[in-house]
Amino acid sequence: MSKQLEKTYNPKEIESKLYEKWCEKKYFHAEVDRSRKPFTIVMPPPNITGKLHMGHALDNTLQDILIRYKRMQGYNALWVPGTDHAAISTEVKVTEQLKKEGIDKKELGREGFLKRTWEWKEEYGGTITSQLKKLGTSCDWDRERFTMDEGCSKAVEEVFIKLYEEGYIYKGSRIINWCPVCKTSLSDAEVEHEEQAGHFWHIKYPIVGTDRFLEIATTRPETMLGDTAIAVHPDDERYQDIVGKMVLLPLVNKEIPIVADYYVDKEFGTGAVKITPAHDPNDFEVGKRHNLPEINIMNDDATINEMGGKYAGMDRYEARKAIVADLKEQGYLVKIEDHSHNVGTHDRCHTTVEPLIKQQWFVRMEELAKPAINALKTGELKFVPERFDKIYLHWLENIRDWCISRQIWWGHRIPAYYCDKCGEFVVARNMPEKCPHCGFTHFTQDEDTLDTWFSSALWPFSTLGWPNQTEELDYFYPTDVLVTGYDIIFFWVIRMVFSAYAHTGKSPFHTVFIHGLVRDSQGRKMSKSLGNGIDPLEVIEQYGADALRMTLVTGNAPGNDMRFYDERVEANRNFANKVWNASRFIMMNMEDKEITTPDFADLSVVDKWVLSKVNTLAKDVTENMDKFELGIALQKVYDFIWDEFCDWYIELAKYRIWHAEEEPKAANAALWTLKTVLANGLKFLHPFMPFVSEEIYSALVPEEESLMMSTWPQYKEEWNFAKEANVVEHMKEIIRGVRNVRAEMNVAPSRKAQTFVVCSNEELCAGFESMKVSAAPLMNASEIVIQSGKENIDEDAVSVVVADAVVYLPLAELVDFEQEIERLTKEEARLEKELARVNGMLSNERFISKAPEAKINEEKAKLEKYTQMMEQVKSRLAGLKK
RNA sequence: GGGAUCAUAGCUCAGCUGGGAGAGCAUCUGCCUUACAAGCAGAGGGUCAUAGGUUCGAGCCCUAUUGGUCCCACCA
Repeated sequence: MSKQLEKTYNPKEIESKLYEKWCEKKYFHAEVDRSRKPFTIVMPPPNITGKLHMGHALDNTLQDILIRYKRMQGYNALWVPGTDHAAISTEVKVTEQLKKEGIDKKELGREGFLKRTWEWKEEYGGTITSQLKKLGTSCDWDRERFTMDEGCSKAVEEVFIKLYEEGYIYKGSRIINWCPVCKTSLSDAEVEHEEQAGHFWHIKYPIVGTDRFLEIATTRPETMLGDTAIAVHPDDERYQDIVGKMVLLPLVNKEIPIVADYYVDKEFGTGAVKITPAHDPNDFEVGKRHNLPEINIMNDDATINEMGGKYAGMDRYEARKAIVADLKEQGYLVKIEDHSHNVGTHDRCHTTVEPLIKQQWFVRMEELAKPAINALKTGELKFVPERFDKIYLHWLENIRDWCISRQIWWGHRIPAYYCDKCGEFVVARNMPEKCPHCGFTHFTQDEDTLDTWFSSALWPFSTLGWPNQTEELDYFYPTDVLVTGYDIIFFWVIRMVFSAYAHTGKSPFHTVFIHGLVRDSQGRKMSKSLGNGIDPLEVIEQYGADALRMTLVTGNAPGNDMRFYDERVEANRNFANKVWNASRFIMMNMEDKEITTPDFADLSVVDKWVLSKVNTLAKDVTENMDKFELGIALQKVYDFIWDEFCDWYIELAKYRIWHAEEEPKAANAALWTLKTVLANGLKFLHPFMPFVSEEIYSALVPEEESLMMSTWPQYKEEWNFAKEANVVEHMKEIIRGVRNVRAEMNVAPSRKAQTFVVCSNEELCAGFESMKVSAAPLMNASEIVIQSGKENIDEDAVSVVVADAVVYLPLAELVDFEQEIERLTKEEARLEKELARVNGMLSNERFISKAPEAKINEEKAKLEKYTQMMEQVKSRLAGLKK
C-alpha cells in the first residue's frame, strides 16, 4: 500500500531528509567488487578557498547525472570527491587575513605560516563540499581526498623524484613569468593576455663612430636599462652596413652591438629592435644566439635595481616616465605613437607579469606530450564535443617546458636538498646524510613549492592509492569520464593525461566531457567585480535543487555557454510540481486498493499505447545518455511525462478508475499501468531530479528500498504494441480536432454534444469503440458514436476531417454557416498546399529514382491521406454552400 | 596573425547522422473540468544572418561575406 503525499511539493525538507538517508545507507559508497563492472569519475577538486558558484553547480550536476545513471544501470559507480589546496589563492587569502590581524607573514616564518594555513583549511576548506551536498551529489564521501593529504603528497614526491631521475625534471636559469605582487614564478598557462592601450616610443641611438642614428621603437622604454644589443634583419638593406657596429645606449652611456637576427620583422616598426635578454622571452633567445650578456634590472617587486643607476628604486612604471622624460630632454625621443598590444597578466591577481631570468624547476615536456597526443589519435581518449580535440592538440603540439617551482610556502615542497658547504643539490625522499659531492653533512631543503597543478595532474590515480598498487587502483582505474569546463583544458586535462601515461601507462579516462560557462541573464560572465553572480544555494532555497539541476542541463548544447535566469528555474520548478501532483493523483486513487499485475488481455488500447511509449523512451533516452546528450535526454523525459503521460494518459485513464465498481478488472489495469508508467518515469527522471523522484518513488513503491538503487528501464519486447498505439494516435487527432473546432466556434465546455465518428477502417473502429467512454470527456462529448456511414447525423452538423475518419458535431443551433465555410476554406487551402508539396515531390522523376524507397512510400501514404481529407472537406463545403 | 563558436518565433535557446520549422517564457482567447491556476484547452507569431554552390531535396553539408563571443600566438 502506498502512502499519501503532501498537497504541494516542498523541496526544502525533503531534500535534506533524503540526502541524509542516502548517506546513512551508504548508497554513495563503492567498494571493490570484481563481480561488477566499475564506473568511475573523479571530481575536479574545488579550491579550498572557494564558495560554491554556478560553475561548480553545473560541473557537479553533470557528474552526478552520469554517476546516478550508471549506478542504475548496474555499474559499481564510484565518484571520488575532494578539494585542491589552491596554492597561490590560499596563500594570498591567509596572508590577507594575517595582515588584518597586523601580522606580517615573514615575521611568522614558514612553519608558523603553514600552521595557520592548515588551521584555515580545517575551518574553511570544507565549505564547498558541504555546499555540494545540497545539490544532491552522490559522491563517495568516505573516499574524500585533499591534494595535500598524506597519500597525494606521497604521490607528488614520487613523481617528482621519478621525473628527475629520468631527466624530465631539471633546474635551470631561464626566462620565466614573474608576478611582482605575488612574488612568484608562473607557468605559461597562468598568464592571461589582455589587450591594452599603450604607446610606441621611437628612440634614436647614436651609431658609434658615425654621426648617424639608429631608430628603434619600443613599448617598454624602461627595459633599455638592460639592453645589450640592437637587432636588425640580416637581409634588411637599410642596415647592411651597420651590422657589427656599436650604438651608444642613451642614458646608460654604454656601447652595445648591432646584431643581425632572423627574429626581426623588417616590416614592423623601424625594423630595428632593442634586445633586452633579461626581460623579454624573445630577446632572451636572441641573446643566447649572439652570446649577449643578460642584465637583470629589476627586483622581485618590479622596482628597478642597482643596475638601473639613477632609476634604481623606482617602480617599473615610474621609471618608464622618468626615462621617457630624460630621453626627450636629451633629444633621443623621436616620437610617440599610440599602440595597443597584448600584455601578460597573472590570472589570479591580474598584475602585469614581468619576464625575468630566474633559477627555477622545469618539466621537459616534449617527450612527455607525445603519448598524450597519440591518445586522441588512437581513440584511447576522446572529447565530447569533439571540437575540443583541436584545442588540446594545438597546445600539446606547441608545448613548452613547464615551470613548476613557486616561491610561496603553501604547497608541496620540492624534495631537493642543497649541501650547506658546496651548494650542490640532491633530489631525494629524505634529507641526505652526506653530500655525494663534498661529503658534508648539513643540508638545506629547497625553499620552493610546486605549482598547484602538479598535484592535481596526478588526481585520477593519486586518489585511488597510487603509488601504492592498491586494489582500488587496480579495479577503478583508469577512470571513465572526466567532466570539466573548457577553461581548464590546459591547466588540468592535458597535465593529467600526460602524467597518467608517464606514471600508469594509460589514459586516466576515456572521455572528457566538456561544458561551457554559466553566464548571467544578459550573457555576461558571472564575476565578483560585476556582482552579477547567482548563488546556487539561494536558487536551491527558493526553487529546490531539482529545479536548479534541470535548469543547468536543459536548453543547452554540450560545450556551449548558457544564460541563467529565474524564469527558467521557475518553469522547471513547475515541472517538479507537475510530477508531484500527477503522482499524488495516482496514489490517491491507489489508496485502499490491491493492485495486481493484469492479464494483458485486460489492458486497454490506451494502456498499451502508453507502455509502448515507455519502451520507445527507454531506447531513445538511453541512447542520448550514452552520447552525453543529457539535455536532449531530459527534454524527452519531460515531454513524455507532461505531455503524453499527464495530459493524455491520465486523462484517458480516469473513466476506468472512477468506474471501478462496475469494471474492477479495467480499473485495476488502469491503475497498474499508471503505477508502472509513473515508476518508470521516475527512474528516467532520477539522474536529473533525484530528490522529487526519490521522494515519490518511496511512497509509490514502498516495498523497494530506494529509487537510486533501482534499475534503469530497458526496452521490453512484450510492451511493443504498435497497432494499439496507432489507434490511440488516431483518437488523439480526433480529440484535438474536436477541441479545435469547439474552441474556434466558442462552444462552452459545459455544452456536451453527441459526437459521431465516421470511420471505415475496421481495426480503428474497434479500437475507438473500446476507448470511447474514456475519450468522451476529453472532447466534451456527451457520447461518442462510432459508425461506418452517415446515418442519424444531422445534415447541418459541423465536421472535422482527420485521417481515416470524419467527426460530426451536431450543434445545429450553434452553427454559423459563414464561419463554418470560412473554417473549411482555410482547411482546404492548407490541404491544397500539402498536396502540392507531395505531388511536386512524387512527380519529380529524379526524386523517384534517387530517394530511398521508404521515403517515397511515406510520401505516397501522405498523398493518399491528404487526398481523402480533401475529398471530405470539399463535399462538406459543397453541402454547406448549396 | 591562427583557430573555435554563435546568428532559428517578441525574449532565452533546442533542432542527433540533410527528408513536412520546435520548447520554455511572453502575448491573445476560453476554462476554478473531483492531481496540479506552479494548472487545463486553444490561437497568433519564423523568406532558420547575407550571397553563391553541392543535392531529387539544405536550418543542417561546402565556399565567401557581415556581425557578436571566446581561445591561442614571441611581432618589439
